[in-house]
Amino acid sequence: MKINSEAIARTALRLLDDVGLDGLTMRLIAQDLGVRAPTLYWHVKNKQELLDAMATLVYVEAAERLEPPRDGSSWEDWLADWARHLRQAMLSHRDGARVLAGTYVNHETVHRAVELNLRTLRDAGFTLSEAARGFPAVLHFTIGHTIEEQAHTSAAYGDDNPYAPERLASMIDAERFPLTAQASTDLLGMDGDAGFEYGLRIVVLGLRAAREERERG
Amino acid sequence: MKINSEAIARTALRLLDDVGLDGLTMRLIAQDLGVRAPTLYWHVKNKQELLDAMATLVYVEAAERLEPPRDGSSWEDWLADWARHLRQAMLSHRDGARVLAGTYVNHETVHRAVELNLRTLRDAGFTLSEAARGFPAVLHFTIGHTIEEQAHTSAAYGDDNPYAPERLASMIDAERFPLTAQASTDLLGMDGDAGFEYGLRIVVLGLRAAREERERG
DNA sequence: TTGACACTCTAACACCGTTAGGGGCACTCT
DNA sequence: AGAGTGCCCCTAACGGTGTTAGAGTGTCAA
Repeated sequence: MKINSEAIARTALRLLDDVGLDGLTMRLIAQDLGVRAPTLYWHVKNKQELLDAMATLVYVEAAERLEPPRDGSSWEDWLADWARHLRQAMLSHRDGARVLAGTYVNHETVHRAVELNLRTLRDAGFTLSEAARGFPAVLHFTIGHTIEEQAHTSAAYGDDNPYAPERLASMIDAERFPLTAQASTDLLGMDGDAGFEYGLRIVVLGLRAAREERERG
Repeated sequence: MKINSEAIARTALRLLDDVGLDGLTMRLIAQDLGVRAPTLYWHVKNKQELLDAMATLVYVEAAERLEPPRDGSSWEDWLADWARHLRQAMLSHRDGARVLAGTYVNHETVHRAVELNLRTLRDAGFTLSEAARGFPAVLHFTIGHTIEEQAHTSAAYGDDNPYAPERLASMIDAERFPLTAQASTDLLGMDGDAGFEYGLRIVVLGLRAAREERERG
């Protein structure tokens, strides 16, 4: 396989699943490509740029199949699906959320996704300004949730993951924090699909409520 | 000053503002404490544990002054204020969001904050389960937003911050992405207070809408 | 044939987190 | 008084990191 910056990023992304972000070294990536580490610097400025390229790949993976909502599907479903795709793209790589969070992604697919978000919301009755200021809330929630989710299930902790349910449950003092103890099942279930779906619904409902509030004046 | 794990974390947090997360080394922290790097390992198991301690300090900074809502103040305002405090605590340290995101925080103040969130929402008419599954959405949005915000204004980029407004504005093709171009002002203003407040309002409105939907059956 | 360019190499630098093991200092116990 | 026992800090060093300098190799064009 020809070596170029995208091939490097793709290899790095594959290795990421095995070794995690902290174990991902230039030497390892080079070895997997059948090459020595300094060679990578001919194709890539530095490691940060490589991480940006990896983030771009993940982002594109989520956004490339994005299409305008089909007739009959609501903007709520469309927006929620887009958030689900993004979360899935992050979850499908170890430490995917950490890679994506706060890295610079500049790719046509992203611009297309933004444009599509704006158009879909505007066509659904939102002001363009409402759309532009509103849809990032969905993304920010999705990123925040997935970062936390992936951190809790991280394999970085050895045998003693401090987020293990029984460990957390035994830690809270039911005398002083009765509601926390009582709701522990719900709180612990926050990671995973159910927790994400609940939060996603809240944000989408919030978008609708913000619009309705404006419409009422 | 006596050296213990908290003093180390406090020093590290102060140095963080000068050198950033990537520049924060054990040797530097030790030097600032008038000590050599291996000494730190007497007080702290490893660097990750130190980062966790720093995250705890930031989190506590936001949560320690948390009090039950005063009579006459709504749960909306109370919850929004709590999110604002958390964001401020992260913003008050360089890379603060990255430090906090996905690190293990186990401190009494945190438990108290959770309990207070649950109680406030339940007293306002939410089911305990609704409260437990709903308030994390606010936190996740806050973390996601602040990570992105802090990444965009990062000093890690030298003279050429790719997020510089004029740079971003000149990059989008107004022919193919007309709405994006038209809304560029709103999109660029997403970082900063205004963007955060708008998203925060959406999430809070969403919580209310979710409750009302349940009440209606 | 010569030159230029694209690409990879070896060697090395400065620095990182972390461990091993030794020493001094302040106590307590005999 | 002397011996022992932690506590706390040290020096030295290990194996690793990202990254640079500079020399080579092959390919293709003039």
